[in-house]
Amino acid sequence: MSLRIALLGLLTAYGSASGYDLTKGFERSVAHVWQAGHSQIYPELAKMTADGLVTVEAEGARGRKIYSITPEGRAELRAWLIGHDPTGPTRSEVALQAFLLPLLEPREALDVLERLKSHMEHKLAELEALRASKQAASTPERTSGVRFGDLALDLGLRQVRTSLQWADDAIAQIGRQTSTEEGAAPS
Amino acid sequence: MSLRIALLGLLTAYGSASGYDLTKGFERSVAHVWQAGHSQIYPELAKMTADGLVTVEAEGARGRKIYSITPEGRAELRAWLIGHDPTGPTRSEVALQAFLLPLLEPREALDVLERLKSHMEHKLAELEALRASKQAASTPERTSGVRFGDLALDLGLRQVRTSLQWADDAIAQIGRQTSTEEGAAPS
DNA sequence: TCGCCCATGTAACCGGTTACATGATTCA
DNA sequence: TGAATCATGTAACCGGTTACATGGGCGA
Repeated sequence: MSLRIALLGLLTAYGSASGYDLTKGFERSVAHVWQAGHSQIYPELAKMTADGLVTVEAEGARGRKIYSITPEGRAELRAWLIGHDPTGPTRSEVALQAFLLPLLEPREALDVLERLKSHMEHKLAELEALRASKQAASTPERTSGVRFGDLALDLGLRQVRTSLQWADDAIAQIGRQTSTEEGAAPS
Repeated sequence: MSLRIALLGLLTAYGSASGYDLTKGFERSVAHVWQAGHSQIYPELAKMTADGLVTVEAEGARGRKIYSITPEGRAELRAWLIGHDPTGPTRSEVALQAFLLPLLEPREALDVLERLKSHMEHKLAELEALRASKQAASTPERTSGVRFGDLALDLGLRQVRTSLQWADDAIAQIGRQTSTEEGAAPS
């Protein structure tokens, strides 16, 4: 269901677009929030056409089909935003590693945490770059006076920073305990 | 793959357990990090037995099979924790709603944010209750001097608090803009 | 003309969810 | 004896990923 919504959202933002455009759009803008490859998008667009949520507005060169959203599609999108409770189950590999971490020796656990941390630093850099590039290009505002995608980007940035803080604290906590218990000086 | 790991982790913590126990264990302890129903767990245990990661230690009343982890299983778990990069794609319905929110009228957007907020408050309460109950029952410590699952719980709590903060700020931001633009007094 | 990008699709597979199905044990 | 819980399994389905397959247009 959410794939539909994401497609309807992008189509609203773009006005009209081909499956190819939407695939690229996924990579660029929605990527850190939702992912989908072309092999998922093309069949979904076909189904959505059958359901009357989008229409093939025109057919361009080399089989290119240009889709646009219909009033029914707009209604569906609006209904989902207003009415859908996001109950999506949280399945996180990072959290699972965190969960199981105490099964390891402290030294090993510290290594894992360091790796997680650098992973998060990488992601933070990515999101910050994205924000910078969005600020440069002045995307048109939407009704709420906030740019499309900005709220999600802000949320993502905060969450990554929180995770980083958590990793630092966990490292400190375990590091402190090992040096206390063993009476050994940290390297 | 991660289902295997979670099962191996629980088996390590429990010593030995039946599929039924593990199903309940999922509901109780790993739930906010990873979910799995019995219909997924039973076949997976069968496969893991075939792969030599667990063994049926004994068969109890009414067909109850008691599994325990093998040295190979322990090795697999350790290898995953130490070596696996958690690249699991972030697919979040909350983030998707956040992303698309600027497509709505400010008033409607505010409603959605309020609903998201109360959702998060609910989850926060849940996690805090879980932490309280864990503190009461003194679960045995593991090698790192941190209790099994505690790091993940801490991470979860921080993330929910961050999300809540985000929702509050987003509400303030949009609310401010609407009242400024319209010159109307907030209800 | 050769290679790259545009552009669309299909098929096999995998992990996960929901629903179907069955039977033993325990307790009121 | 009837209801609840213990206990295990299978099957249909759905969303998503990877890989396969094809062909048009454009620029060097």
